Amino acid sequence: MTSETPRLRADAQRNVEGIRLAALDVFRAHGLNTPLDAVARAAGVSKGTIYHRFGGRQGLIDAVVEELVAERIKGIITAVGAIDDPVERFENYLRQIWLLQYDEPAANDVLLRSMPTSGAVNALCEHANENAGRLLADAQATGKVRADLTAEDVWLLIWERGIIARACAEQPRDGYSRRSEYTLRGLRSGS
Amino acid sequence: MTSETPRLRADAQRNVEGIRLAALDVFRAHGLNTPLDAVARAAGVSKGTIYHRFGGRQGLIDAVVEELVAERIKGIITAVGAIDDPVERFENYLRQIWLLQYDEPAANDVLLRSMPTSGAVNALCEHANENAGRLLADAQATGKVRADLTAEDVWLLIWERGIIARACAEQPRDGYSRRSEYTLRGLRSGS
DNA sequence: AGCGATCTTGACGCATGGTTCAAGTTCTAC
DNA sequence: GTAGAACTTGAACCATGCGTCAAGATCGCT
Repeated sequence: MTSETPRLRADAQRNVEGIRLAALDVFRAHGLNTPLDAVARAAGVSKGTIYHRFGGRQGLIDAVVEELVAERIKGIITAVGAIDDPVERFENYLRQIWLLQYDEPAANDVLLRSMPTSGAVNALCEHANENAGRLLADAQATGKVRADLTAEDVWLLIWERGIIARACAEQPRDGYSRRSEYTLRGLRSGS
Repeated sequence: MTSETPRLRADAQRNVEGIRLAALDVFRAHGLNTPLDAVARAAGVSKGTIYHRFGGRQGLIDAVVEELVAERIKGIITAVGAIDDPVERFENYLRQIWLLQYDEPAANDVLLRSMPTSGAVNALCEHANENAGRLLADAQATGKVRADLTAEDVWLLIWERGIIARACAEQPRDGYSRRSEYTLRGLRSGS
Protein backbone atom coordinates (compact mmCIF):
# COMPACT_ATOMS: atom_id res chain seq x y z
CA MET A 1 0.00 0.00 0.00
CA THR A 2 2.81 2.39 0.83
CA SER A 3 4.34 2.12 -2.61
CA GLU A 4 3.37 -0.05 -5.55
CA THR A 5 6.35 0.64 -7.78
CA PRO A 6 9.67 -0.90 -6.66
CA ARG A 7 10.63 2.28 -4.82
CA LEU A 8 13.13 4.78 -6.12
CA ARG A 9 16.65 5.05 -4.93
CA ALA A 10 17.23 7.94 -2.57
CA ASP A 11 19.10 10.11 -5.08
CA ALA A 12 16.46 9.53 -7.72
CA GLN A 13 13.73 10.47 -5.31
CA ARG A 14 15.57 13.65 -4.44
CA ASN A 15 15.86 14.46 -8.13
CA VAL A 16 12.21 13.84 -8.84
CA GLU A 17 11.29 16.26 -6.14
CA GLY A 18 13.87 18.80 -7.25
CA ILE A 19 12.67 18.62 -10.82
CA ARG A 20 9.06 19.04 -9.75
CA LEU A 21 9.93 22.14 -7.76
CA ALA A 22 12.03 23.57 -10.56
CA ALA A 23 9.26 22.90 -13.05
CA LEU A 24 6.77 24.69 -10.82
CA ASP A 25 9.01 27.75 -10.76
CA VAL A 26 10.00 27.78 -14.38
CA PHE A 27 6.60 26.90 -15.79
CA ARG A 28 4.95 29.45 -13.51
CA ALA A 29 7.24 32.16 -14.84
CA HIS A 30 7.39 31.26 -18.51
CA GLY A 31 4.61 28.87 -19.38
CA LEU A 32 4.40 25.21 -20.18
CA ASN A 33 6.47 25.45 -23.33
CA THR A 34 9.67 26.59 -21.71
CA PRO A 35 12.63 24.53 -23.00
CA LEU A 36 13.22 21.54 -20.76
CA ASP A 37 16.86 22.61 -20.58
CA ALA A 38 15.74 25.50 -18.45
CA VAL A 39 13.93 23.23 -16.04
CA ALA A 40 16.92 20.88 -15.91
CA ARG A 41 19.28 23.74 -15.19
CA ALA A 42 17.02 25.09 -12.47
CA ALA A 43 16.88 21.65 -10.91
CA GLY A 44 20.61 21.10 -11.19
CA VAL A 45 20.26 17.95 -13.28
CA SER A 46 20.62 17.20 -16.94
CA LYS A 47 17.90 17.06 -19.52
CA GLY A 48 18.20 13.31 -19.75
CA THR A 49 17.13 12.87 -16.16
CA ILE A 50 13.85 14.61 -16.83
CA TYR A 51 13.15 12.29 -19.72
CA HIS A 52 14.07 9.36 -17.53
CA ARG A 53 11.88 10.30 -14.63
CA PHE A 54 8.93 11.90 -16.36
CA GLY A 55 9.05 10.62 -19.90
CA GLY A 56 9.18 14.08 -21.43
CA ARG A 57 7.40 17.40 -21.28
CA GLN A 58 3.98 15.87 -21.18
CA GLY A 59 4.70 13.68 -18.18
CA LEU A 60 6.34 16.52 -16.37
CA ILE A 61 3.37 18.76 -16.96
CA ASP A 62 0.98 16.08 -15.78
CA ALA A 63 3.03 15.88 -12.61
CA VAL A 64 2.82 19.56 -11.80
CA VAL A 65 -0.13 21.07 -13.56
CA GLU A 66 -2.56 20.37 -10.77
CA GLU A 67 -0.44 22.11 -8.20
CA LEU A 68 0.42 24.80 -10.72
CA VAL A 69 -2.98 26.02 -11.75
CA ALA A 70 -5.88 24.07 -10.29
CA GLU A 71 -5.87 26.26 -7.20
CA ARG A 72 -6.07 29.44 -9.24
CA ILE A 73 -8.94 28.32 -11.39
CA LYS A 74 -10.89 26.85 -8.53
CA GLY A 75 -10.24 30.00 -6.53
CA ILE A 76 -11.84 32.10 -9.23
CA ILE A 77 -14.82 29.78 -9.52
CA THR A 78 -15.38 29.92 -5.78
CA ALA A 79 -14.88 33.65 -5.41
CA VAL A 80 -17.22 34.39 -8.26
CA GLY A 81 -19.78 31.92 -6.96
CA ALA A 82 -20.37 34.20 -3.99
CA ILE A 83 -21.73 36.98 -6.19
CA ASP A 84 -25.51 37.24 -6.18
CA ASP A 85 -26.30 38.98 -9.41
CA PRO A 86 -25.97 36.46 -12.26
CA VAL A 87 -24.76 39.05 -14.74
CA GLU A 88 -22.13 40.34 -12.35
CA ARG A 89 -21.14 36.77 -11.63
CA PHE A 90 -20.72 35.90 -15.29
CA GLU A 91 -18.87 39.07 -16.17
CA ASN A 92 -16.58 38.86 -13.20
CA TYR A 93 -15.76 35.30 -14.01
CA LEU A 94 -14.59 36.34 -17.44
CA ARG A 95 -12.69 39.32 -16.05
CA GLN A 96 -10.83 37.16 -13.60
CA ILE A 97 -10.06 34.39 -16.02
CA TRP A 98 -8.78 36.91 -18.52
CA LEU A 99 -6.52 38.47 -15.93
CA LEU A 100 -5.30 35.06 -14.86
CA GLN A 101 -4.38 34.41 -18.46
CA TYR A 102 -2.36 37.60 -18.54
CA ASP A 103 -0.71 37.02 -15.18
CA GLU A 104 0.10 33.34 -15.42
CA PRO A 105 1.38 31.97 -18.69
CA ALA A 106 1.02 28.44 -17.38
CA ALA A 107 -2.65 28.86 -16.55
CA ASN A 108 -3.07 30.43 -19.95
CA ASP A 109 -1.48 27.43 -21.61
CA VAL A 110 -3.92 25.19 -19.81
CA LEU A 111 -6.93 27.24 -20.83
CA LEU A 112 -5.65 27.35 -24.40
CA ARG A 113 -5.20 23.58 -24.40
CA SER A 114 -1.59 23.89 -25.42
CA MET A 115 -1.05 20.25 -24.56
CA PRO A 116 -4.11 18.65 -26.08
CA THR A 117 -2.91 15.14 -25.32
CA SER A 118 -2.52 15.64 -21.62
CA GLY A 119 -5.40 14.31 -19.61
CA ALA A 120 -4.61 16.42 -16.58
CA VAL A 121 -4.60 19.62 -18.60
CA ASN A 122 -7.79 18.76 -20.42
CA ALA A 123 -9.60 17.93 -17.22
CA LEU A 124 -8.81 21.34 -15.78
CA CYS A 125 -9.86 23.05 -18.95
CA GLU A 126 -13.12 21.12 -19.10
CA HIS A 127 -13.86 22.01 -15.55
CA ALA A 128 -13.45 25.69 -16.27
CA ASN A 129 -15.61 25.44 -19.36
CA GLU A 130 -18.45 23.67 -17.61
CA ASN A 131 -18.51 26.35 -15.01
CA ALA A 132 -18.54 29.05 -17.66
CA GLY A 133 -21.48 27.34 -19.33
CA ARG A 134 -23.49 27.45 -16.13
CA LEU A 135 -22.69 31.06 -15.44
CA LEU A 136 -23.63 31.99 -18.97
CA ALA A 137 -27.02 30.30 -18.76
CA ASP A 138 -27.83 32.07 -15.50
CA ALA A 139 -26.76 35.41 -16.90
CA GLN A 140 -28.78 34.93 -20.05
CA ALA A 141 -31.87 34.09 -18.00
CA THR A 142 -31.93 37.68 -16.76
CA GLY A 143 -32.21 38.91 -20.32
CA LYS A 144 -29.28 41.23 -19.82
CA VAL A 145 -26.80 39.15 -21.74
CA ARG A 146 -27.19 38.50 -25.43
CA ALA A 147 -29.28 35.41 -25.99
CA ASP A 148 -27.36 34.34 -29.08
CA LEU A 149 -24.20 33.76 -27.11
CA THR A 150 -23.29 30.09 -26.83
CA ALA A 151 -21.07 28.23 -24.44
CA GLU A 152 -18.68 27.69 -27.29
CA ASP A 153 -18.57 31.41 -27.93
CA VAL A 154 -17.52 31.93 -24.36
CA TRP A 155 -14.81 29.35 -24.65
CA LEU A 156 -13.59 31.02 -27.84
CA LEU A 157 -13.62 34.44 -26.22
CA ILE A 158 -11.40 33.00 -23.52
CA TRP A 159 -9.26 31.42 -26.18
CA GLU A 160 -8.92 34.73 -27.99
CA ARG A 161 -7.93 36.65 -24.91
CA GLY A 162 -5.42 33.93 -24.12
CA ILE A 163 -3.80 34.22 -27.52
CA ILE A 164 -3.54 37.94 -26.98
CA ALA A 165 -2.17 37.61 -23.46
CA ARG A 166 0.47 35.30 -24.79
CA ALA A 167 1.54 37.81 -27.41
CA CYS A 168 1.27 40.76 -25.08
CA ALA A 169 4.72 40.28 -23.59
CA GLU A 170 5.69 43.80 -22.68
CA GLN A 171 2.35 45.44 -22.96
CA PRO A 172 0.76 47.01 -19.92
CA ARG A 173 -1.74 45.03 -17.93
CA ASP A 174 -4.28 47.80 -17.68
CA GLY A 175 -4.38 48.32 -21.41
CA TYR A 176 -5.03 44.63 -21.82
CA SER A 177 -7.85 44.61 -19.32
CA ARG A 178 -9.35 47.84 -20.61
CA ARG A 179 -9.68 46.29 -24.00
CA SER A 180 -11.10 43.14 -22.46
CA GLU A 181 -13.78 45.35 -21.02
CA TYR A 182 -14.84 46.51 -24.48
CA THR A 183 -15.50 42.94 -25.47
CA LEU A 184 -17.40 42.37 -22.27
CA ARG A 185 -19.69 45.31 -22.93
CA GLY A 186 -20.38 43.94 -26.37
CA LEU A 187 -21.84 40.82 -24.82
CA ARG A 188 -24.69 42.67 -23.19
CA SER A 189 -28.10 42.77 -24.78
CA GLY A 190 -29.58 45.84 -26.37
CA SER A 191 -29.15 47.89 -29.48
CA MET B 1 18.02 58.24 -66.72
CA THR B 2 16.73 54.90 -68.05
CA SER B 3 18.81 52.86 -65.62
CA GLU B 4 21.33 54.09 -63.06
CA THR B 5 22.77 50.71 -62.04
CA PRO B 6 24.93 48.96 -64.65
CA ARG B 7 21.98 46.94 -65.93
CA LEU B 8 21.40 43.31 -65.10
CA ARG B 9 22.25 40.46 -67.36
CA ALA B 10 19.21 38.99 -69.12
CA ASP B 11 19.11 35.83 -67.02
CA ALA B 12 19.40 37.82 -63.82
CA GLN B 13 16.61 40.10 -64.86
CA ARG B 14 14.42 37.13 -65.62
CA ASN B 15 15.16 35.74 -62.19
CA VAL B 16 14.42 38.98 -60.41
CA GLU B 17 11.03 39.06 -62.04
CA GLY B 18 10.40 35.38 -61.36
CA ILE B 19 11.30 35.78 -57.74
CA ARG B 20 9.05 38.80 -57.37
CA LEU B 21 6.14 36.90 -58.83
CA ALA B 22 6.81 33.86 -56.69
CA ALA B 23 7.08 36.04 -53.61
CA LEU B 24 3.74 37.64 -54.39
CA ASP B 25 2.12 34.22 -54.57
CA VAL B 26 3.80 32.66 -51.60
CA PHE B 27 3.58 35.68 -49.32
CA ARG B 28 -0.04 36.20 -50.29
CA ALA B 29 -0.85 32.66 -49.27
CA HIS B 30 1.26 32.25 -46.16
CA GLY B 31 2.38 35.62 -44.92
CA LEU B 32 5.62 37.51 -44.90
CA ASN B 33 7.41 35.01 -42.67
CA THR B 34 7.25 32.09 -45.04
CA PRO B 35 10.67 30.44 -45.32
CA LEU B 36 12.61 31.90 -48.22
CA ASP B 37 13.23 28.37 -49.40
CA ALA B 38 9.59 28.21 -50.33
CA VAL B 39 9.83 31.35 -52.41
CA ALA B 40 12.97 30.08 -54.08
CA ARG B 41 11.35 26.77 -54.92
CA ALA B 42 8.31 28.53 -56.33
CA ALA B 43 10.56 30.69 -58.47
CA GLY B 44 12.68 27.78 -59.62
CA VAL B 45 15.89 29.25 -58.27
CA SER B 46 17.97 28.62 -55.20
CA LYS B 47 17.89 30.48 -51.92
CA GLY B 48 21.24 32.07 -52.65
CA THR B 49 19.87 33.89 -55.64
CA ILE B 50 17.26 35.62 -53.52
CA TYR B 51 19.92 36.81 -51.13
CA HIS B 52 22.00 37.96 -54.05
CA ARG B 53 19.26 39.88 -55.77
CA PHE B 54 17.30 41.21 -52.82
CA GLY B 55 19.67 41.05 -49.90
CA GLY B 56 17.36 38.86 -47.84
CA ARG B 57 13.80 38.73 -46.62
CA GLN B 58 13.61 42.40 -45.85
CA GLY B 59 14.69 43.49 -49.30
CA LEU B 60 12.34 41.04 -50.93
CA ILE B 61 9.44 42.29 -48.88
CA ASP B 62 10.26 45.88 -49.69
CA ALA B 63 10.17 44.91 -53.34
CA VAL B 64 6.71 43.37 -53.24
CA VAL B 65 4.83 44.73 -50.27
CA GLU B 66 3.41 47.66 -52.11
CA GLU B 67 1.94 45.52 -54.83
CA LEU B 68 0.95 42.94 -52.27
CA VAL B 69 -1.15 44.95 -49.88
CA ALA B 70 -1.22 48.68 -50.60
CA GLU B 71 -4.11 48.18 -52.96
CA ARG B 72 -6.14 46.35 -50.36
CA ILE B 73 -5.67 48.87 -47.63
CA LYS B 74 -6.25 51.83 -49.88
CA GLY B 75 -9.31 50.11 -51.26
CA ILE B 76 -10.78 49.84 -47.81
CA ILE B 77 -10.00 53.44 -46.99
CA THR B 78 -11.66 54.60 -50.17
CA ALA B 79 -14.70 52.37 -49.92
CA VAL B 80 -15.31 53.37 -46.35
CA GLY B 81 -14.75 57.04 -47.14
CA ALA B 82 -17.95 56.98 -49.18
CA ILE B 83 -20.08 56.28 -46.13
CA ASP B 84 -21.90 59.31 -44.78
CA ASP B 85 -22.57 58.43 -41.17
CA PRO B 86 -19.33 58.87 -39.21
CA VAL B 87 -20.12 56.03 -36.84
CA GLU B 88 -20.92 53.66 -39.66
CA ARG B 89 -17.78 54.78 -41.40
CA PHE B 90 -15.60 54.11 -38.39
CA GLU B 91 -17.17 50.79 -37.58
CA ASN B 92 -17.06 49.58 -41.13
CA TYR B 93 -13.45 50.53 -41.41
CA LEU B 94 -12.64 48.31 -38.46
CA ARG B 95 -14.82 45.51 -39.78
CA GLN B 96 -13.09 45.53 -43.12
CA ILE B 97 -9.60 45.81 -41.74
CA TRP B 98 -10.31 42.94 -39.38
CA LEU B 99 -11.56 40.78 -42.21
CA LEU B 100 -8.56 41.70 -44.31
CA GLN B 101 -6.37 40.52 -41.47
CA TYR B 102 -8.17 37.21 -41.45
CA ASP B 103 -8.18 36.79 -45.21
CA GLU B 104 -4.66 37.93 -46.02
CA PRO B 105 -1.82 36.87 -43.79
CA ALA B 106 0.51 39.24 -45.60
CA ALA B 107 -1.67 42.27 -44.99
CA ASN B 108 -1.98 41.14 -41.41
CA ASP B 109 1.79 40.99 -41.08
CA VAL B 110 2.01 44.53 -42.35
CA LEU B 111 -0.62 45.81 -39.95
CA LEU B 112 1.08 43.97 -37.09
CA ARG B 113 4.42 45.50 -38.04
CA SER B 114 6.05 42.11 -38.31
CA MET B 115 9.03 43.67 -40.04
CA PRO B 116 9.63 46.74 -37.91
CA THR B 117 12.79 47.67 -39.78
CA SER B 118 11.22 47.82 -43.20
CA GLY B 119 10.43 51.33 -44.30
CA ALA B 120 7.91 50.22 -46.89
CA VAL B 121 5.96 48.18 -44.36
CA ASN B 122 5.99 50.91 -41.79
CA ALA B 123 4.79 53.49 -44.23
CA LEU B 124 1.76 51.41 -45.12
CA CYS B 125 1.00 50.77 -41.49
CA GLU B 126 1.32 54.46 -40.61
CA HIS B 127 -0.98 55.35 -43.43
CA ALA B 128 -3.64 52.98 -42.13
CA ASN B 129 -3.26 54.31 -38.62
CA GLU B 130 -3.59 57.93 -39.59
CA ASN B 131 -6.76 57.15 -41.39
CA ALA B 132 -8.12 55.27 -38.41
CA GLY B 133 -7.33 58.25 -36.19
CA ARG B 134 -9.37 60.55 -38.39
CA LEU B 135 -12.31 58.18 -38.56
CA LEU B 136 -12.24 57.78 -34.81
CA ALA B 137 -12.31 61.53 -34.19
CA ASP B 138 -15.28 61.97 -36.51
CA ALA B 139 -17.13 59.11 -34.91
CA GLN B 140 -16.50 60.39 -31.43
CA ALA B 141 -17.79 63.83 -32.39
CA THR B 142 -21.25 62.32 -32.77
CA GLY B 143 -21.17 61.21 -29.15
CA LYS B 144 -22.07 57.69 -30.17
CA VAL B 145 -18.59 56.26 -29.72
CA ARG B 146 -16.92 56.14 -26.32
CA ALA B 147 -15.03 59.35 -25.72
CA ASP B 148 -12.25 57.66 -23.78
CA LEU B 149 -11.12 55.70 -26.80
CA THR B 150 -7.77 56.86 -28.14
CA ALA B 151 -6.12 56.41 -31.50
CA GLU B 152 -3.66 54.12 -29.82
CA ASP B 153 -6.53 52.00 -28.51
CA VAL B 154 -7.77 51.58 -32.03
CA TRP B 155 -4.36 50.56 -33.23
CA LEU B 156 -4.14 48.05 -30.40
CA LEU B 157 -7.57 46.67 -31.17
CA ILE B 158 -6.39 46.09 -34.71
CA TRP B 159 -3.23 44.54 -33.33
CA GLU B 160 -5.24 42.22 -31.11
CA ARG B 161 -7.49 41.04 -33.90
CA GLY B 162 -4.44 40.49 -36.03
CA ILE B 163 -2.82 38.29 -33.43
CA ILE B 164 -6.02 36.30 -33.24
CA ALA B 165 -6.39 36.04 -36.99
CA ARG B 166 -2.86 34.73 -37.18
CA ALA B 167 -3.61 32.03 -34.62
CA CYS B 168 -7.01 31.23 -36.07
CA ALA B 169 -5.68 28.88 -38.72
CA GLU B 170 -8.55 26.48 -39.15
CA GLN B 171 -11.23 28.41 -37.39
CA PRO B 172 -14.26 29.55 -39.31
CA ARG B 173 -14.35 33.04 -40.68
CA ASP B 174 -17.83 33.83 -39.48
CA GLY B 175 -17.02 32.90 -35.89
CA TYR B 176 -14.07 35.23 -36.06
CA SER B 177 -16.10 38.10 -37.37
CA ARG B 178 -18.99 37.48 -35.03
CA ARG B 179 -16.65 37.84 -32.11
CA SER B 180 -15.13 40.93 -33.69
CA GLU B 181 -18.61 42.36 -33.62
CA TYR B 182 -18.83 41.96 -29.85
CA THR B 183 -15.77 44.11 -29.43
CA LEU B 184 -17.20 46.64 -31.83
CA ARG B 185 -20.40 46.94 -29.82
CA GLY B 186 -18.35 47.51 -26.73
CA LEU B 187 -16.87 50.62 -28.26
CA ARG B 188 -20.18 52.42 -28.38
CA SER B 189 -21.16 54.91 -25.72
CA GLY B 190 -23.86 54.25 -23.21
CA SER B 191 -24.58 52.19 -20.13
C1' DA C 1 34.68 30.94 -80.89
C1' DG C 2 36.48 32.41 -76.77
C1' DC C 3 37.31 35.14 -72.71
C1' DG C 4 36.07 37.47 -68.73
C1' DA C 5 32.52 39.36 -66.13
C1' DT C 6 28.31 38.15 -64.21
C1' DC C 7 25.36 34.99 -62.16
C1' DT C 8 23.73 30.71 -59.73
C1' DT C 9 24.20 26.87 -56.98
C1' DG C 10 24.01 23.87 -52.99
C1' DA C 11 26.53 22.49 -49.32
C1' DC C 12 28.12 24.55 -45.14
C1' DG C 13 27.97 26.77 -40.47
C1' DC C 14 24.92 28.99 -37.24
C1' DA C 15 21.23 28.61 -33.68
C1' DT C 16 17.08 26.60 -31.41
C1' DG C 17 15.04 22.76 -29.16
C1' DG C 18 13.29 17.87 -28.85
C1' DT C 19 14.70 13.05 -27.92
C1' DT C 20 17.85 9.06 -27.24
C1' DC C 21 21.39 6.12 -25.37
C1' DA C 22 26.24 4.28 -24.39
C1' DA C 23 29.23 5.19 -20.96
C1' DG C 24 30.31 6.45 -16.56
C1' DT C 25 28.83 7.30 -11.64
C1' DT C 26 26.51 6.40 -7.29
C1' DC C 27 23.84 3.95 -4.23
C1' DT C 28 22.57 0.00 -1.36
C1' DA C 29 21.92 -4.75 -0.02
C1' DC C 30 24.54 -8.20 1.34
C1' DG D 1 33.95 -3.78 1.29
C1' DT D 2 32.05 -4.92 -2.89
C1' DA D 3 29.03 -6.51 -6.77
C1' DG D 4 25.63 -5.14 -9.42
C1' DA D 5 21.45 -2.69 -9.99
C1' DA D 6 19.89 1.92 -10.34
C1' DC D 7 20.84 6.26 -11.79
C1' DT D 8 22.82 10.32 -14.35
C1' DT D 9 25.27 12.47 -17.84
C1' DG D 10 26.35 14.85 -22.07
C1' DA D 11 27.20 14.29 -26.57
C1' DA D 12 24.89 12.67 -30.61
C1' DC D 13 20.90 12.45 -33.51
C1' DC D 14 16.79 14.66 -35.43
C1' DA D 15 14.29 18.75 -37.66
C1' DT D 16 13.57 23.71 -38.70
C1' DG D 17 15.25 27.83 -40.85
C1' DC D 18 18.58 31.72 -41.57
C1' DG D 19 22.57 33.51 -43.93
C1' DT D 20 27.24 32.78 -46.64
C1' DC D 21 30.56 31.67 -50.09
C1' DA D 22 33.80 28.89 -53.10
C1' DA D 23 33.08 26.60 -57.11
C1' DG D 24 31.02 26.04 -61.31
C1' DA D 25 27.68 27.63 -65.01
C1' DT D 26 26.15 31.13 -68.17
C1' DC D 27 26.00 35.21 -70.74
C1' DG D 28 27.40 38.60 -74.08
C1' DC D 29 30.96 41.42 -76.03
C1' DT D 30 34.53 41.30 -79.25
